[in-house]
Amino acid sequence: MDEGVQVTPVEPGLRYEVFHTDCLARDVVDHVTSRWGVWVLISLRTNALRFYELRESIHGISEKMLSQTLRVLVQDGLVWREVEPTTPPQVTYGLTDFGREIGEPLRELFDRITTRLPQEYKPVS
Amino acid sequence: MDEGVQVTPVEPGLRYEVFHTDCLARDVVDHVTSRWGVWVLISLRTNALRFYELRESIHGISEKMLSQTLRVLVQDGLVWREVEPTTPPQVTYGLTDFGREIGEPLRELFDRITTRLPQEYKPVS
DNA sequence: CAGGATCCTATCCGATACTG
DNA sequence: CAGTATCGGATAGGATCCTG
Repeated sequence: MDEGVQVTPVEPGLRYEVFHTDCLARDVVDHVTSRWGVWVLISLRTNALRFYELRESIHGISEKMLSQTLRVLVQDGLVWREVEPTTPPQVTYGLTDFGREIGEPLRELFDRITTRLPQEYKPVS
Repeated sequence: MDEGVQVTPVEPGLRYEVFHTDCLARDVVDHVTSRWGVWVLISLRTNALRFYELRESIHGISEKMLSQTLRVLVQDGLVWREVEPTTPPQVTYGLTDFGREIGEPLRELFDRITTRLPQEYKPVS
């Protein structure tokens, strides 16, 4: 069981040790599930958004973290970035195929949590 | 569109502003997608595990973070905890219904990422 | 508008030591 | 075995200022 839990076989002989620290997939998972990555991906699920639209959609995010998060997601191939070199410049972000593929279960996760929780607020501390 | 993005209506008149900082659901999402929360939930998806089994399943986790993560997940109602008051004591952790409900899309997310990525390792900087 | 650069603080988290 | 307590370094992340 030790094996079954931490190893996902990809091909016979090839093993994907996602629970290992030096695994690429683990990095991507970490990025996707990062504090702000989740919300960026969910925000972009329906349509592409401008930078400031994202900032306003995601309550509490700072410009620094937004651009930082976006940069990582673009690097991972989850989000595309398009620059319109006008003045003022317009930059639009949207989900790639990979991003949409990832966003779906994320959205599902998100939905299951919200429908499950009552709308009461309690101090979590 | 501004509205549509950040508000998920639950009932007519009732709104669930998950993108807001003071939202309970947001806290749960944060816990689920926390650095170690993901791996704990995925590890427990098939069967319950003892503390040390979890520690050995999840490569790189410290005892401190494991117990801390577990405590939060138990509080959120995603994980149950059972103590067998023997010597030495045995503590077992498993997924509640809610936890299993959440673990599914998490598992899906995880699968889609691993199957998408080639088994090459690259330095992520 | 879309960010980069800087500074500074809160927290995360690992290491170590100790307990029932 | 299954933790808690404490310490200290690393990192995340907010605030502010600046630029094309």
